[in-house]
Amino acid sequence: MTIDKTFDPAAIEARWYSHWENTNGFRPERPDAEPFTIVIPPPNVTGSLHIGHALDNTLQDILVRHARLKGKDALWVVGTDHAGIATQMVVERQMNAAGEKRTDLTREQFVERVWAWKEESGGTITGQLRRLGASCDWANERFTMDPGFSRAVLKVFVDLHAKGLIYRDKRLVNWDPGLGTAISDLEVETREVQGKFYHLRYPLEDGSGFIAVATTRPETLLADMMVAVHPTDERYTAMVGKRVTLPITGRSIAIGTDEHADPELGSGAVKITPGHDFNDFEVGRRAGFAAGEMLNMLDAKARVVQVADGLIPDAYLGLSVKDARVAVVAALEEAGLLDRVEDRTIQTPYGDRSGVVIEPWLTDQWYVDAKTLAGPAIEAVRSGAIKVVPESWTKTYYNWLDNIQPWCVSRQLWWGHRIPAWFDAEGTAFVALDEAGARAQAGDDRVLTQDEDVLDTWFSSALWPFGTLGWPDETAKLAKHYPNDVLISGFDILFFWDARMIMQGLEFMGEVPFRTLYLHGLVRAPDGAKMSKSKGNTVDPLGLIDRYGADALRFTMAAMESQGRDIKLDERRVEGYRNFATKLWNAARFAQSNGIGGSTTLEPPRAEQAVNRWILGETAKTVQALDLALADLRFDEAANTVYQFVWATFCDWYLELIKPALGAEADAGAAAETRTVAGWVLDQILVMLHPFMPFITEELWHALATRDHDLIVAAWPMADARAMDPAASQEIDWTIRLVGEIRAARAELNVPPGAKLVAHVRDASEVTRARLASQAAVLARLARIEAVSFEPAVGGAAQVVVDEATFVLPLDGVIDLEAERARLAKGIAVAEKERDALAGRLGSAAFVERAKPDAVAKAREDHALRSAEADRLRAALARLG
RNA sequence: GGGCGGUUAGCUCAGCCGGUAGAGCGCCUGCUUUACACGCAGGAUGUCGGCGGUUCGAACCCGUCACCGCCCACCA
Repeated sequence: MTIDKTFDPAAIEARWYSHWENTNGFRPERPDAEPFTIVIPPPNVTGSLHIGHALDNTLQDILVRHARLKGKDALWVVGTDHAGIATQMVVERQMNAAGEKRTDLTREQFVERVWAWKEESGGTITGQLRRLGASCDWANERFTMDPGFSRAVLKVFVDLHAKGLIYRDKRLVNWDPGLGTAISDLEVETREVQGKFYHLRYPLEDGSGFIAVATTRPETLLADMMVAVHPTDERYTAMVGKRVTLPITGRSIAIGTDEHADPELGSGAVKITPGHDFNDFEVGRRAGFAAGEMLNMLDAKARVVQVADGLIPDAYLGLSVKDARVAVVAALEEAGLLDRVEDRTIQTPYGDRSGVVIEPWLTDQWYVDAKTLAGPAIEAVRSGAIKVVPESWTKTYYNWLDNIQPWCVSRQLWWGHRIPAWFDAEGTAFVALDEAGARAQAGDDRVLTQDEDVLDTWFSSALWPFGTLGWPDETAKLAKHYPNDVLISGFDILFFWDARMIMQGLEFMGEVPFRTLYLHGLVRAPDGAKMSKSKGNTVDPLGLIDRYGADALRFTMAAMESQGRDIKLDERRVEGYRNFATKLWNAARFAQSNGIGGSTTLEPPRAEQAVNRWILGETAKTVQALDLALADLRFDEAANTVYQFVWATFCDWYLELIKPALGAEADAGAAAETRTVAGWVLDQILVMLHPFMPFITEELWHALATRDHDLIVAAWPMADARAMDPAASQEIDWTIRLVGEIRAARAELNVPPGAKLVAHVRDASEVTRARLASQAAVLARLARIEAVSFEPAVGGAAQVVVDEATFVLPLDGVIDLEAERARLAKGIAVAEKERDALAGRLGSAAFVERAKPDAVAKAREDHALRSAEADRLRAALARLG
């Protein structure tokens, strides 16, 4: 098949992807091979591919394809996450747009609606992953709410409950009034907002005056239950035990002591609202209030409701927090109880999904005893059972786990795993896999109703590394592929997901979920700003694929992924790697038009020609470097290594160096050898490049030869040190340097590009003479040296020095002698500067005595070389007169 | 208040175990050359954030300061 003149990525991508998928290319049968396993961070079913996915999945695909090429039983588990809140929001939003509300439906109807939506558009992101080239095991695609996975989720809940690691508790939670559900600490983001610091006066009941308190939330006084001062604060000693009459409600509350009150802050006295502030909750508990007694003045939508003692005036009922604040402040001011108001920036909690202010709210929820689960998770990283890359994240990991709080896992939503707990009329909970189990626990036929709540999405996704492999059944797949090898994720979900997988994996499998945790950064806009839809600075990966091809996008992601850094994505970079793909395409076209096809051997072919022996050695070096980089998860280094080899070594030099050998008048034996070697090297390039650029490489693999297998399952090249040939390397290295020197001289002296020159060589060793003979055709072609003479030259000439020899290129009449003098002077200056620097170092006794012997020897050697070079250049300059 | 990362060419970034500072893009000059102008050849460009220390030798190790970014944290 003749390779087209132009490379059109779109024309080949879809074709190869479906070919691979249809021929089981992603998961060939390799029952006896060493396993290699990665699980995808399951994208939300609601999602579409954004640039962060492109990065994350490109890195995973590189590792999986590399492992597959190395002959491993490579498994990339794929699936999607039901994403409770996000998905429910999407469907609700659609309903709202159609003039409907979720609450118009029964729970069952709504959930049915979500499933229908999932069937219809849940495939968007998986289709987009295919466009990226992700070689996932689609035949076993999972979903966090599919029956098997759900079974795992319920079992984990029930087992943790049986072990006392899940319990029900009434305490303050982060309540999202926008979504009407509790959320976990992690789902709260603190923002700084401009607010006010109100200084209030609470009248003492005995009429002896006031106590001043300061607050950013005056409206909560409607549910105040005490005023606290620090036990050692002498200003208030006399007041402790007195009571104050709260403004507005007239509630009588006590002045008590608590360590929480900071004498330095405000007046030193603080109002305590146990039902609406996390600190105050603790103070209230210490003061002897049971959770059930704490006054609650807000409903689920954060509107004021009557409290238990009924003391809130009707005028306040139904107000939003914001309106209540205005009303309370106005009432206080009118009563002369507002001392003063200061401007102040306040740390305010917002829901990360809803964007509304979070209220601490007193409810019954299910909690996971995260503290207990955290111990082994900390140990797993500390002991090295899990290697975190880059390592600097371990500190953040420890810090979070060391201070971990109980994890609230119940959500007041309809979409998700319904909590397997049944309550009787008294509120006693029976936790079991199903109602029958709960009933068995209850032991009689009393009425049981299942908990209305569902589980936090992250509770289920934490089970992904083993739940997707068949757990709780002890399947062969589970035994083979757990622990996974690597988990790749953005650092933004280190706590949400990675740490919880480690906790649950250790608890239920008794073994870490993965050996290596690789955390990558965020993809940012070219100016370093965070990409967001609201800023309108997002880059659509599919648009980039349309414009430059998936291969170019993937290569960009790999080349820019250096550990521990965010990526500033500039589209020009993608363009550059599209150019690289085109370069490869054209190299293959050149090969094809010169009778170079695919190779028939895995082993490097035997070669006599120096240029061929050299490129075989360079190939082996590249394989080594690439393997090393991939083993270290240095994606940038891996990408750059292949890039340099393909473009600079193979295209710029090797293909140019072999052109003479492929010509009509060339020796037939040498030509045949060169075709064989070139074909073999090109094959290795395609294999090495395949993890990064799967589409173009598969296309060229088949275009260059008839193959009995696809590239996706070809054999990774072996880094064979025997391929290294020092003599050949030196000869080609010499050739490259000589050509480079002559080209530079010609260009700087404005010698017409087509002009053919004779090289008069001085001081040439036997080796150089032999090389000049064997490389004559190359020099003629690449440096336009039509003949070599060992006679002295006459007239004006350009001169270049390579090793021991000086090459004099007569340019009588053409040359600008001044320009050549300047050029030589520059070369002399460079050589002498380095020579003198080395001489200085060698002249220091301290260096010679204390530096490593290797370093001293190297300095001596370099000094001799530089010194000789400077002398030769000076001699050349002298000859010019 | 803690913790982490960053500061290297005009831009974006590499630089491993301390031994003569690199790449891509951009810029300048030239070029129908057995593939490729999405290309070829050549070229210019650095107080490695500041200061101090360790060392024969520091972009790299240590200390410190400055600025930028991120994460965590209950100061009402």
